[in-house]
Amino acid sequence: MSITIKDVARAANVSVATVSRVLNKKSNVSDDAAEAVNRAVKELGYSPNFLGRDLRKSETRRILAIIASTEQSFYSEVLRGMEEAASAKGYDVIIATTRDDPNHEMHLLGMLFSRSVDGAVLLGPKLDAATISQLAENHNIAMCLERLENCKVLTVTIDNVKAGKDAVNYLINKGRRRIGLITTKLRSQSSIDREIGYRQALEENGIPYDESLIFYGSYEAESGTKGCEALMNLPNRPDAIFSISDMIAIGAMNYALSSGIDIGKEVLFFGFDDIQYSHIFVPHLSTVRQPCFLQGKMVVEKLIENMKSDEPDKSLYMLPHSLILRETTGD
Amino acid sequence: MSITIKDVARAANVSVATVSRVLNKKSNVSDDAAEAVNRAVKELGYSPNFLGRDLRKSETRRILAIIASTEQSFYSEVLRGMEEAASAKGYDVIIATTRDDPNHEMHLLGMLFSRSVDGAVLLGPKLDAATISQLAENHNIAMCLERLENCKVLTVTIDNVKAGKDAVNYLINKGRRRIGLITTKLRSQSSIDREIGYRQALEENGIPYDESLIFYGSYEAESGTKGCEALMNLPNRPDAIFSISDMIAIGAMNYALSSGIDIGKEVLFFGFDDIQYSHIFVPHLSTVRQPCFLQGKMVVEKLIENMKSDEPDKSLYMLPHSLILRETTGD
DNA sequence: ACTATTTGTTGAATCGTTTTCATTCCGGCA
DNA sequence: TGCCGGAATGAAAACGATTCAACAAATAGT
Repeated sequence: MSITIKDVARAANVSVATVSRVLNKKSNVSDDAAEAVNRAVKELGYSPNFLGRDLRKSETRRILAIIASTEQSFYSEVLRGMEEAASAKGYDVIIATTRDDPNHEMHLLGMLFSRSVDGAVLLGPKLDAATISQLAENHNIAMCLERLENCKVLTVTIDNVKAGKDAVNYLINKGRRRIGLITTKLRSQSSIDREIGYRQALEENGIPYDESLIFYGSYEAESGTKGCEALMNLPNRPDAIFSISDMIAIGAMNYALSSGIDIGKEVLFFGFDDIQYSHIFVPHLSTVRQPCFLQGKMVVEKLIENMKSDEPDKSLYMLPHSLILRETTGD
Repeated sequence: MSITIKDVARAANVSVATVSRVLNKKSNVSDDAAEAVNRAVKELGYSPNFLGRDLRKSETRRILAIIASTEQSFYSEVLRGMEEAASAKGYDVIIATTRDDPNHEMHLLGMLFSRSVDGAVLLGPKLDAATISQLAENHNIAMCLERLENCKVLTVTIDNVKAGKDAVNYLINKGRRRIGLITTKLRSQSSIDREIGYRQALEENGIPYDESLIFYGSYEAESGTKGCEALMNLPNRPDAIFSISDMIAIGAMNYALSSGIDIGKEVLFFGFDDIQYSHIFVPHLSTVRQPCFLQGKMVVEKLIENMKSDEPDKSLYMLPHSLILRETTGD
């Protein structure tokens, strides 16, 4: 059917071994033979079948990134970081989406079990800590952006507790005392951590925790709008709102704008993620920026190291975040 | 090293052939044997090595989607459609990004040449028509969302000329005569087609074509802002603006908002793509919606058909688009 | 001139599957 | 009893590469 290394060998009048050596730029091959092989390769339009190669070498030089969907443009930078690191070591990154379905996530991990990829990085997994820990015992798995409590697996993320605390502290330092929080009902660990940070900031500043100031919604912008409406109609309404994502914050500001609230003075807004729209949407949103590119780069570097080592590193790495201050906090 | 089919065979006291038959649910295997194999598989935690299987079967049941980056959340729906269709036929979709680099795009296509995937779909290719046509002669390639002039390859997209024309006609029917166009300097075919549609609409309505009403920028929102500024400072400024993407339109509206223009009355705005933000950003943007999911679904269905057929379908399919009318056109 | 070493090459083994082909076993039928 | 057919099984041949082990030829060293 298609051209194999045998055809090339025949055409170049050498053995398949020689062809292989030429193709892999190994030593011990005469110039004559090399040239003949190269000519044959070109003439026949040969391109090696990686299934054969990968089987023999037991490696594919491919890393699978598993994400929920490509909707969150947020992942984009992380993936770029992953590709950069992978590329530098001669690996390719391929992406697959879970559609928020743990079963499908497991199906995708099948590519790892079946040796179709050498390693996998989970960005916001749907599977639980126990399952992942167990899989990580025999396979090259890492997590990025999210950590999981009690999960023994290589993880690269940020300190979401501290990030939440930093954001809220900033609002407090701006003289705000009633700070609303818009978060999600179904929560990833990062959302939980950000909420913990929110509480810590209040506590450390002697501000009483008021349950009514917390709105639990979904990840959609619309949910932010609803949350803002609820909070703003409180008898004692907040003078600042911290949202656990920019998307939610933008939704929230939508309500504020439409009801004539003076954003940045009357009520301050703080988001999380620094997505592209956070500085397109007017007024520009103050937010927490994660080192996305760096997290992606680091997780792949560590993962590749793990693949060669026989006692893999399963630590939790937390990279530094930063506050981006814009109009919604009056900056 | 790891557990192979041989180990399972040994443990179950049968031959590898029988194990294979059980695993693939083939007939002609006794209940006893089947049970023994299944137990052994479970006990050993065996999972088949697909490199061996794929090599033997010469198929991977994997389709590669090649996109520029995951930044355009716009692709998300298309990919979902692709996955739906693939899944239905027992295929997986994996994604890889070109980083806007034609060389890297070619590198990714290497996965196709080296049989690491069974087919590839290009969403907005960086390679030229001639190259792609040639590759499509020997490989299972398809294009989606974008077409390429004189490119003999299976393509699923929309009629961007008509879509552009429809949008501009709508503005004309609203009584507008000076219609600005914000497009990109480096253009994909879809941008070109939308501009052609713009011109056709003017022509058919006897409106003279005015070069100064066209702004050539980039795909960023900022470029839309600049474009709008330029057009609005024209001596004879436009009363409507058609942008070739929502992103650009949102950038454009940013300028309009900040300079106190009454959007939807004084100046109408029309975008393209119907991205999520087009109805989050206020005022809500009128735009052209593509059948993203459907395009993805169709292209994979046709591609899989092509993979089995020996005279592949290389037609151009154009799916119907629709106009979404919101506040920016006064609806 | 003879042995060591290097260099270039090759045939064959290997990777882990699927699948073909042959074989065995067993029951049914004449 | 003898023959046939179908079901269950296993041995071995693929699939297409890499690489080990072996060897011939050439070069170098004494």
